[in-house]
Amino acid sequence: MARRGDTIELAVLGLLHEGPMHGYELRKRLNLMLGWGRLLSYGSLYPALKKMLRGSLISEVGATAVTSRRQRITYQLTDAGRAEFERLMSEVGPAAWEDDNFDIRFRFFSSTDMEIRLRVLEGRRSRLQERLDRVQRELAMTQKEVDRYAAELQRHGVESVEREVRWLSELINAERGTPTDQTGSQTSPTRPSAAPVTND
Amino acid sequence: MARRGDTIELAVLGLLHEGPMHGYELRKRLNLMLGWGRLLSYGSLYPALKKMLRGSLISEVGATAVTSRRQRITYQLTDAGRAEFERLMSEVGPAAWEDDNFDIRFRFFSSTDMEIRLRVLEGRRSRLQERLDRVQRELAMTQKEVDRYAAELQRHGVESVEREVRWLSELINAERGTPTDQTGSQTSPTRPSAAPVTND
DNA sequence: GTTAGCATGTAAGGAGTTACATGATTTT
DNA sequence: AAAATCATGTAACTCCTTACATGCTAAC
Repeated sequence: MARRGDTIELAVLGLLHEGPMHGYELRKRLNLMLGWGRLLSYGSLYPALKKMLRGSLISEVGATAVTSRRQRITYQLTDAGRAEFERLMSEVGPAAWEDDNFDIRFRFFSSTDMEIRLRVLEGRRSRLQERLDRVQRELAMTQKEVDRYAAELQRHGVESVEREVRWLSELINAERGTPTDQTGSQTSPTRPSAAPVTND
Repeated sequence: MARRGDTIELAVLGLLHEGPMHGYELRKRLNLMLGWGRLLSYGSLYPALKKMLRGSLISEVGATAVTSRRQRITYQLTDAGRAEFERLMSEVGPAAWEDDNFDIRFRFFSSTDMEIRLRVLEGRRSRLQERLDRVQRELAMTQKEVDRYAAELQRHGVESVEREVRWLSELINAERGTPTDQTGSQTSPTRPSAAPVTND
């Protein structure tokens, strides 16, 4: 289910797409970006960079501006790397909306068309909805004596996913230019959150 | 230490603590339980069960009641397994409140004392608060031209974590028997949160 | 009688972590 | 001068996934 590999690769491609950077800096940005959990270790970043170098997706920047005296290797995208980034960002399918990958795609949404963005957003939303349905269905069968904490965990989990579905709906509406709210999820009449996020 | 392996082990121990079960059933329950992401594969469950068998934490149940004609292996906890489960559940420390492990501990909270529960709940809360602070701090430094989608992702992430902090605060208050009351959730700028929580 | 779901496993391999190593530069 | 943090890497290992392989039983 869902290649989780290449998570780092896409993220690196995306960050370098915004400008050259060296490994250490890359790691910091990566951790801030997908750091809502564990930190990325050097043990995975540097080998990944080497692999991308070998694959000619990135190249070392010749020390043009000597802004720092520190021995560090600055990387930049090659044409092949830029092409690969664009290819990956145009992908529409499970790979784009599975848990790990979705956040990264989203982070670089500015680099895609609205059409792609909508497909990915909607894909993710139905994925979450399916998940909700599955749990509800299975819950109906398994039901009997439910542990108090188990029930609370379940409740909180469902609530979180429902929240994300609402968030996605707001983003979808924003992309479409429709005034927020629709899609059968209310709870709050006015929500300042979901941002304008109108297209470029 | 900070092993994040044994995630399956604790979950299996916990489920078998509630009653004997066979592998297939175990997998279904596990997926419902921590299935808010990817599904556990047979390729990890069965080897894990074998390992636990070798370690004498579990044993095969002799076919006493022939309720089903199906060839299936029902497992149950041994005394050592029960002891190990209790030991793990009594652990207070990072291992107990890291992302993956927390949910599982929580799911089996009924098997522990209130004292332990409070320590774990508070530990998790300060962990999340730290995370929030770190992001806020780093955000203050990195700030400049922020991509629209990057900003929205950031915002949503912060909001989700803040939500979980509030949830934890409510649970802590409930444990203490106090009527619900916020401890310091909301958009506090910098708050190391209570929770002394000493440990390795 | 054939499909769908139950039930158990193994082998190969990917992705990332931990722990180990090293050294430069900036701050206190 | 010491401590902190910047900066880059490697080797061993763990956990888990994918894909493969097998066979039973219930339902249609």
